[in-house]
Amino acid sequence: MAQPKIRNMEEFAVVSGISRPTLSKYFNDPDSVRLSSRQKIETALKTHDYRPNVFAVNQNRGRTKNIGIVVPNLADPFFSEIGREVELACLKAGYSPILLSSHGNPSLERDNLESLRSLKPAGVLLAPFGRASDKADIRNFNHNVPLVLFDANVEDAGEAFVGTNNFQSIDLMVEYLCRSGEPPCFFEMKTPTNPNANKRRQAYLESMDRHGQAAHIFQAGGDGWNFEAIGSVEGERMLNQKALPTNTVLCSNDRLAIGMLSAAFELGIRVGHRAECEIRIAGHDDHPFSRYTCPSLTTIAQDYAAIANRAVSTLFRVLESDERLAEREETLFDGRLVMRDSA
Amino acid sequence: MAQPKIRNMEEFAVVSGISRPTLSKYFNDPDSVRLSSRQKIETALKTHDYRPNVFAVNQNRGRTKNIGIVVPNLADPFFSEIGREVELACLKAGYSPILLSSHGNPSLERDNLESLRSLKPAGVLLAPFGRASDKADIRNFNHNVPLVLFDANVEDAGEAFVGTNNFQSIDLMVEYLCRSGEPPCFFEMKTPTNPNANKRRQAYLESMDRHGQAAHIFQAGGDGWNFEAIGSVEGERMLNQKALPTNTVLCSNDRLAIGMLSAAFELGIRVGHRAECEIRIAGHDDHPFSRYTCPSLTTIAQDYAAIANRAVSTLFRVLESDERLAEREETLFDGRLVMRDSA
DNA sequence: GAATTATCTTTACGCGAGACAAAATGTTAA
DNA sequence: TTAACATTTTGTCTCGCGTAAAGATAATTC
Repeated sequence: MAQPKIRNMEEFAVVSGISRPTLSKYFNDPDSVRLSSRQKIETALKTHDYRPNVFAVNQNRGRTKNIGIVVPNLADPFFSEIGREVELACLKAGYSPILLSSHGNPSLERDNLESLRSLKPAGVLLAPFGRASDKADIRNFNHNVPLVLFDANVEDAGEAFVGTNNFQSIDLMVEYLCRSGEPPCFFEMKTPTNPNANKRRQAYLESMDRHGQAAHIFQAGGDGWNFEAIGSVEGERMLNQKALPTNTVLCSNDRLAIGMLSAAFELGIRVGHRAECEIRIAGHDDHPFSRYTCPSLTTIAQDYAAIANRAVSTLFRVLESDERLAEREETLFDGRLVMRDSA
Repeated sequence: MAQPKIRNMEEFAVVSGISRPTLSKYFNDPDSVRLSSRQKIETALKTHDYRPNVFAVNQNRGRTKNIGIVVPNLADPFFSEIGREVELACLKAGYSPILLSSHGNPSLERDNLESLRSLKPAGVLLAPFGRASDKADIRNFNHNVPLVLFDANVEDAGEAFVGTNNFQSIDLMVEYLCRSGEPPCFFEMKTPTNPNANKRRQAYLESMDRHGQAAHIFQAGGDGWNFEAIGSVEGERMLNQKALPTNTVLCSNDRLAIGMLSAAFELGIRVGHRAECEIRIAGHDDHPFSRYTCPSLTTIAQDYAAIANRAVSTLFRVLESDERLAEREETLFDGRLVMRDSA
């Protein structure tokens, strides 16, 4: 690192012996200049520590190398995990990911999109809350910025959607539960924040029907993201009142299941698939902590990595072709049954 | 919203009837212009939807309104929780938080600081990995940008540090455990990534000494952030080999404790403070899921909100005074004992 | 109502790059 | 060697806004 700090490309042009426009080309794409020039530049770079001013660069470019990533709630391990995958995939592709959490608040989602807009992102990856009211916003946003949805679908919004095939995954779980014991009841939130919850309920109903079993749905009241608390409170009530017509419960997601497991434990009810157990509890998502519940949670693993990578690669495909997709794409990955001890 | 989109301040000056320099003043500080002008501007704003170009603004200002927030791993609920608090506090103060996770990788921490540097942040809040090797980097970074550390301290780096008083919190737990049963052994990682772990071990030793009890430390091998897995594997070994000299274990953090709880469950060992239980397990941090472990985890709650708010307010104090603190500040908040069922 | 301020408008330049022209080199192939 | 092509240099314009100076208007004071 030399002493006199380089303040702009002009000065760096002097010390590197390369003209400014060529430098500009180099910083946009190192391969676009002659090898000898490139080497001269990179040599100078080693001793002079200069990098183009981000703000000046982006001022003149209509579009930046920023990729916005918006998730509804980073405090939920599902989203922090998938957010991580997405972020790393963007970095690997040479883009600058900007990860924003809406902290469980739909109005913050709008704010996030709004503030992203002023950052002129090349594209945005959005895991939406999925309320009907958002649809117009999202479509409107997509009008200016390439947008790929993941996790939760919003009809006809965004260039593409990538998520898990809830019908396959729930059917897989129902199939397994029916084969290995009594058919499952379904436990979910009464007013789910997430459209996947509705798909899963529907999938459960269809699957039970296909198996010739009677469906039983239990819904917990309560708002917000305290799924464990809700699962625990409502689970305790259900277990106490012996409301369940079968000894098996399929929870709409792992966090509800975790809450219910803790309720069962409190009540001294043994959970699991073994003979001495009184009830089986299964979840969905393969939450990072599901392996360490007591007993460990039988669940459906979503393919985080596949979803993240597909979402990112789809977005990049749109960016590189520089035009919208001819047709909106929907990609659903299969869930994988993870048999642990709870069911 | 009017039809002809406003492209820059010049055009907005025309439609609002206010000169461009005055508009510039307004957008920097709405109170700096005459009320009548302000009203004219805000009326025009309602019908014309214009906002200054972020990049152009920042190009001319040496410093931005960005606050960088760097945490070692967002997948760890502790950091996603405290990150959330910090982010919201920044928003409330009218700054733009930029939350970056180093994904458990110290070299990404350097990258994150590096990329923050080019965003000319007004200040940075950093929860460092805390390795000795980082110290120089961090100091060097702080040379240009106001920096407040939180969670993990690095000596003499940053304007200030805000965290939990591990000596108080561990002593509190040891005190409680000694009063209510057998004195605790201590369970931790052999090569902790976090300096707090070292403080906690030290605190345990001192506290046990003060209570006239013999200290027993058990260390688990293994690297990385899979604390539950490590706690589970090593916990199973300890429990199987009946290596523990007392029936009480204090884990260095909740995630280790969660792993150990699951191991105990697998082995059919009853955990808790009740008479029929064979072992007590306590943690530290009040991890969001600790309430839902089986049994629920007795632990120390760190005051997330207080730490976050103090870190943010300290940074803002530095920013507003526009000079470094006369003396480096260290603020430690007390932990709170959360008595649940596991100990 | 005149004098004094406070605020505004006009005008002009600067920031650090991207973009593009024309001219000047360098490289390659015949 | 030379024509043909590829790359670089030189020079100039642009982007959208911060900012300063000078003069013009308003608001405030007595």
